[in-house]
This record gives sequence, C-alpha cells and structure tokens, in this order.
Amino acid sequence: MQQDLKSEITKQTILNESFKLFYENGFKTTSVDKIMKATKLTKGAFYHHYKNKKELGLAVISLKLEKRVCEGMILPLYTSGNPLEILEATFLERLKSFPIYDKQHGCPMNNFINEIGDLEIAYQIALRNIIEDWKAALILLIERGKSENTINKNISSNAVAVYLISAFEGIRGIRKLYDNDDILEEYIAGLSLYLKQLKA
Amino acid sequence: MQQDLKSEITKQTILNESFKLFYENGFKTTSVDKIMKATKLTKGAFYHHYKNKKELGLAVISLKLEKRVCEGMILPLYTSGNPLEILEATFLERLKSFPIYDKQHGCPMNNFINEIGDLEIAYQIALRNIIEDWKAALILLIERGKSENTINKNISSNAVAVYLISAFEGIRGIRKLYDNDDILEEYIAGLSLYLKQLKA
DNA sequence: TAAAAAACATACCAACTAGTATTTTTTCAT
DNA sequence: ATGAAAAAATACTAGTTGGTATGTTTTTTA
Repeated sequence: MQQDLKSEITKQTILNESFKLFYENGFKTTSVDKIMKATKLTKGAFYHHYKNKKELGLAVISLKLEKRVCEGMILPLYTSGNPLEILEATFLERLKSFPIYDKQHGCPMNNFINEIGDLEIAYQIALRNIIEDWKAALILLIERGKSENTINKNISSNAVAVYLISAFEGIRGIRKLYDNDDILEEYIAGLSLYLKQLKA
Repeated sequence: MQQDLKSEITKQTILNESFKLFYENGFKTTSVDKIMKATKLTKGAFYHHYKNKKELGLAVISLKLEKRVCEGMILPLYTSGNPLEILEATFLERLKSFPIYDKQHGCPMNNFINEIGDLEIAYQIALRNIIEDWKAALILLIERGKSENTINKNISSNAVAVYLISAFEGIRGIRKLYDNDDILEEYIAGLSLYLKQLKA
C-alpha cells in the first residue's frame, strides 16, 4: 500500500479505537496497550505515529470530539426557520437519536471535561475550544431570533446559550445513573418550558 | 486510646484523605497506596477497615458526597420565605462560596457520576440516591411555591427540578476549562432569568 | 496479669503502566 | 535493482496497581 495512505489509515484506526475505549472506560484508565490490542497493531506503530499518550488525547479531542459536537449540536443550528423551534428540535432530536450505549456512557466530551479538564492546560484549551464554538453558534441563532422578533430582546443571548449547554451536559451525565429514560423526559419537559419562556 | 474510638478515627481519616485525593485526581487513578501515604498509615490498616477499594468508594459516596450535597444544596431549601428567592439564593450562594480550588476541580459528585456512573450498579445506585434526594427537596419547595401562589401552577415541578440540577452540575464541569468566572456569571444570569420566568 | 482479639505494619505478588531501544518489514526514490 | 527511509514488530525497563500473607503492637477481657 502507498506509504502516506497507509500512515493515514493507521493514525485513523488508532484514533477511532482510542475514542471508543476512552468513551467506554475513560482516558486515564485506558492504556496504550489496550488501544493497540484493539487496533491489532503493536506499540511500535503507536509510538511511531504519536509522541505520547497526551498527544493522542489531544488528537482525540480536536479530531473526534470536536467533529461529534459539531455535527450533532452545531451544524443543525444553521438551518433556516424559527430559531426557538430549531433549538428545541436540535436538542430534542439529539437526545432521541442516542442508542442505549450512548445514554449509558454519557457525553464523550463531558466525560473528558470532567476527567481531565483540570489536569493540564493543553486539554483545557482543546476542550474549551469546542464549548466556545458551540456557544458562539447558539448565540448567533438566538441573536437572529431577536432580530426577527421571535425571541425576547431583553434576555442575554450569552446567558441562555450557557444555560442550554450546561443543562444538556449535566443531564448527559446524570442519565448514566438510571436504567430508563424518565429523567431524560423530565429534562426535555424542562427544556421545552425554558424555550417557551424566551418567546418575544 | 480506646479501641472503638481509635478504629472510628482511622476510618474517618482514610475517608477524608480518600475524598480529597479522589476529588483532585479521580477515583480510578487514586491508588490505595497513595491514600495510605496521605494518612501516614499503611496498607495493613486499610484492608483491616475496608474490604476493598470498591467498598471505600461506596463509603465516600454515601458518607462524604451525600453530606456535602445535603449541607450545601438541600438543607438551605428548607428555609421559610419565598421559594423562588430561596432557590436563587441557594444556587447563587453555593457558587459564590466556592474557593478557586473547588472551581478548578468541579463538583465531587458530578466527577464521580461521570467517571464511574457507568462502571458498576452499586456506584450507580449510591450516586442516584443523592440526586433523588436533591430532586425531591427541590420539588417540595416548588410545590410549596405553587400552593402559595408565588410559582406558576402550570409548570411541571419535576421538570424544573431536573433542569435546575442538570444545569448546575453541567456548569460545575464546564467551569474547569476556564481560568476566570465569566462563564459562571453567564450561568448565573441564565439561572436568574429562568427562575424569574417561573413566577406565578 | 495472661491470653485473646483488634489494630496496624511489613513484605510480597502477579498484572499492568507509559515509554524506550532495537530489530525486522515494507515502501520509496534513484 | 538497491540503498535509504518510513512503518511496524519485538523485547525490554522501571515504576505502579489492587490485593494477600504474615508478622508485630496495642487494647480488651476474663
């Protein structure tokens, strides 16, 4: 196989298996050995492509987590239509689309935030970037709602964006503790109510 | 020293040092060795008082985390006065009272939830109990507000309680990523707005 | 006060950890 | 085709992990 293609495939394989194992078992407690066993490659391959585990962690954050949040929570915001309806649809459809697996293991990004958000500045910055992107997209949509007179102009777009993100990430963690969706339904009711109250 | 007193002090010492180290470095990555080095006792003492690390984890959850949430977030709810004001005061004062240390490391319970909420049923149940206690207390207060005509009777108390808890735990994690309180201020603005909208 | 029991210390284990050093295999450029 | 370079495999290190086995010290009970 062509060398640069082969290299890229190996790096992607490591990235994919890492993401999966980090998601299921956490970052710190997933060893390089376990990851390479999953890829069916060896340690030699790993340390040829990544300087160390920290570099892998940063790659997973900026390449896998970022993409996931972007596709699931940010891009859907850039739709035409009523901003409040877009907000509700985005958050709701995201939750409803999760298989049990994703409900049991929570939000990959939130897991990282809580596990290593206070470990190293590099992780902090990488994770913060995702939150900031998400927040910016929400603010943009809320501002559009204000300008189109569908959202109350007296509310703070920043405050609403942060409150929306907080509640979503919070419930993704709390849902881990349950074996059914009741708590999610209550969250959804809370969200709907919240959004209704933002109407112009 | 008296035997049962000595035993109790040792257990408490282990519990206290464990809580601190779990909070700072996580549950899975804090070893029994590190804990016992912190207590200035030895492994022999540990395994005399605790069957294994899992039993210690459960003890920390039910004895340390439960107490913390109860004192900081539940008991303040049982005050006389306007329920909405009590809600705002409780959440706000809790956040304002945190030293930098607590802001950097997030919520001890939320850290546990996200790290081991999907690891074992025993952890799940122990953590869920705390959330359920908190939720029940919030619902009780909201219901009082409804009966006293200070809170809108058309909203779901359960939904509001869950949304309040979710947002609070969410922001406790997200705050880890920043080196100032701006994001907390935005959360607080979001919370105030939210509570205002619940008025009767 | 002596023996039993509880509290704690010491020494050890096999499995696992991140990372390195060295060798073999595959691809590339000439 | 051949030598260089990239990709990957193998073998290793020193330190850490949860837990056990076996001591020693302290307290209690009779």
